[in-house]
Amino acid sequence: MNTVKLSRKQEILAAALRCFNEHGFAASTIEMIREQSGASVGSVYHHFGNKESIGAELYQAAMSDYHRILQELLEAAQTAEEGVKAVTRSYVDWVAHNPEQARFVLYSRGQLVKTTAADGLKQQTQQHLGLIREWFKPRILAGQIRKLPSECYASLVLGAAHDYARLWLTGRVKTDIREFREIFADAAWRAVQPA
Amino acid sequence: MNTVKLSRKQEILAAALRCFNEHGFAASTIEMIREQSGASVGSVYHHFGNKESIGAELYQAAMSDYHRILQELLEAAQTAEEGVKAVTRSYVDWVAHNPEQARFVLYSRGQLVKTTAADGLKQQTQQHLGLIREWFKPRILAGQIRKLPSECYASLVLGAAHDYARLWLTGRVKTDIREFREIFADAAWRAVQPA
Amino acid sequence: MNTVKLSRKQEILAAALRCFNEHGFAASTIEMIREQSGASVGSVYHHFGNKESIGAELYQAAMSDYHRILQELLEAAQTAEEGVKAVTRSYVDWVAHNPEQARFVLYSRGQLVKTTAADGLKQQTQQHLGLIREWFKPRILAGQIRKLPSECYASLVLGAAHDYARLWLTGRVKTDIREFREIFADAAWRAVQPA
Amino acid sequence: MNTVKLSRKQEILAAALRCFNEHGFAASTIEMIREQSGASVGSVYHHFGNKESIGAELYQAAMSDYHRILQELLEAAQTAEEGVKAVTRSYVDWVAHNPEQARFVLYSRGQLVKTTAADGLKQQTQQHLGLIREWFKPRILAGQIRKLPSECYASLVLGAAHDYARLWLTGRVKTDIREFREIFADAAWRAVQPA
DNA sequence: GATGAATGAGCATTCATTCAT
DNA sequence: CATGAATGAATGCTCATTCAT
Repeated sequence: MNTVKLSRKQEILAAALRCFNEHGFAASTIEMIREQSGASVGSVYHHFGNKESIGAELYQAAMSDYHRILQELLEAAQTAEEGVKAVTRSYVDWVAHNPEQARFVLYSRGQLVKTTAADGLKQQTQQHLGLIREWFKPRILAGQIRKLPSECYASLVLGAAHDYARLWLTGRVKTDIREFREIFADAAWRAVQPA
Repeated sequence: MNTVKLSRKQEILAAALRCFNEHGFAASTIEMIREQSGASVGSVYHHFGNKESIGAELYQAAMSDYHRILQELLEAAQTAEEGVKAVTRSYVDWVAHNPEQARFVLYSRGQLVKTTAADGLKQQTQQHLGLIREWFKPRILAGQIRKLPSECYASLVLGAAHDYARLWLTGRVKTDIREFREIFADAAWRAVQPA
Repeated sequence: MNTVKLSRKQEILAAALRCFNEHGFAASTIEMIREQSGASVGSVYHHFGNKESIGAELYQAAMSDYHRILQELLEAAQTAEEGVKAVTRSYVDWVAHNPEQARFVLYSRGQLVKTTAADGLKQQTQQHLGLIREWFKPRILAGQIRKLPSECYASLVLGAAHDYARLWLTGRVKTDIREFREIFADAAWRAVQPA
Repeated sequence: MNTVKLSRKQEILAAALRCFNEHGFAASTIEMIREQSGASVGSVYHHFGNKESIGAELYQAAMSDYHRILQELLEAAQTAEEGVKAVTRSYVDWVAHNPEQARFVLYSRGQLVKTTAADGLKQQTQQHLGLIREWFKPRILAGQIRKLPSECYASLVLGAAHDYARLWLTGRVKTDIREFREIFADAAWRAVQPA
């Protein structure tokens, strides 16, 4: 494994992720992070300035990973069906490969939002959503995907995987999400295929 | 409208719901609830004993409402398709009619769990899930519903509505969830119908 | 003496005054005030909300006392000379009778200024200064007091007493300021008398 | 003007003076000084050892300047009147030519005192006061200056200028202190002249 | 039932200072 | 001489909870 010496900053980020996932962002204290990371309080603040920024940096890194995976799969897709399934599969893959990051994103988003740091995140997200829309728009117009109100596509395609990820990441269901990869991809396509 | 005088206890519950939805459970203070409700700190504690219990009572009431709606619709259903759609429709209906309660349930569950009060909730939920399983089990065995691993049914049927509810209740999408009632019900049935 | 039971709030104010005078406003910690007053941290915040407000309340009370003394002496004055001397004497009297308050006002003003609470103080002060100007304006116009740029009157009349008060209240001189009451009053009059 | 390259140490001193005057000594952080000066934290400590020493060095330099000006004017004085006025005038001159230093001395003295570094300052000040006493003692004995308790001379002579300097340096009055140079000098003489 | 003063553990954050490079 | 990461004690403040009236 990769047990090479991490930089202090990386150690703090790793410790914070563990804490945030175990207790939630708000309930995690700097003292916890300090203890987990082996750093000092001062060092934490030297690198991040405040607790919020630690969360923001974790969030941004996680979303970048996710966006990268999605983009790769989506670019490889040829047909509308492949595209829709790529969206679902990439989400499942990301969750399965980065369960800690995914849990953090799913369960701490709400506590992060009302912040200055949120601006950067929003921009990143918007740009990402833009790319996805661009991919699907022509297919929808061409009738390869059912014409529906735009606001409901995301929930139809990702809702099931999203929902299961929440259950799985909190231990309320046991079966590895990967086992349902094709089931969710299938359901996504059924939900939006024409006729 | 119903502007009748509420009991002190009801006033506190109403105020707490407002606070929890605006700031989250953890970030809501007894002082906020006191101010919103017009009660005194002592009064809040007289009626509820601690903050946790306020959340628990709100949660239980919300879930009871939801369970009642679901049960009614489900009991009226005759075919497997009607049953599946009833699950989705009842969720949409509940969210649409009780947006505040729904938001609280969706966004404060995580902060409530690790508590003594959670036991009662769990029991209630288990009992409820039991009823649903009972309704569907024979239909699945009869092949009227696709045979799938049991843990993924919930996400397939409710995932989309669940996902959209989260978006809608936090203002990230604008279209009233009721407009998608049939779309989500349809998608649910497509996801689990045989063949 | 007056060892009657003071209200908690009064005890905290008294303790804070002692602390602020011994260590300065900024260097005084809530912990010090808590220890001196016998109250708890929570109690301090229950009554004042923040450290700043404790200072503001002390400041305002002190200035009110001073303004009252000055107004009394000034109202009793008949001639311009008596008026000028009344200003100086009332300052000396106030310092001598309320050395702790005076020290606080002299040495903590600077650390209090940049605050919201400062607004109330400013208003009070402006109103007070207005009254003094009203008393002197006609005398100056009548030639009973030397005509000088308006901004330098205060320093000419009160400068010496003000300066000595600083020295005395910090122990840099020993002689009781009362012994110089007439000397300073005389000097004040000499500084602004006509011809 | 003098925009020659300053030594690192001088840059730090200049930055510190700016910081101390803007926020006060206690509220100024090494980080602020570092940022203003362009130096590193380590560099600041290399040159000064601790924050206190920066203040001490600024204080000493400022007082040296003042003492020099006073001594020059006082040595040139022939009569008692000239001597008294020289004291006032030199103070006004110093404040007017070195407003930043003056402000620092007036407003940070209190926060510097309780230190080891204070010893050197005290000695310097005592020596300076000795010289002044020597100049005036014979004139007082000779009746050229009013016989008064020794502790009140300083306040009578410098009080007005001192007081106005405080107001002017904090912007509470606008008129340049130089415009009142003779008014304050006059008042000083009136306060202590015989008869 | 109602009130609000009192409590004190706990938290995010600051900052002077040290020290390895 | 310069750098900036690291340290940790200290601080102002919050908040759930208790309890006397």
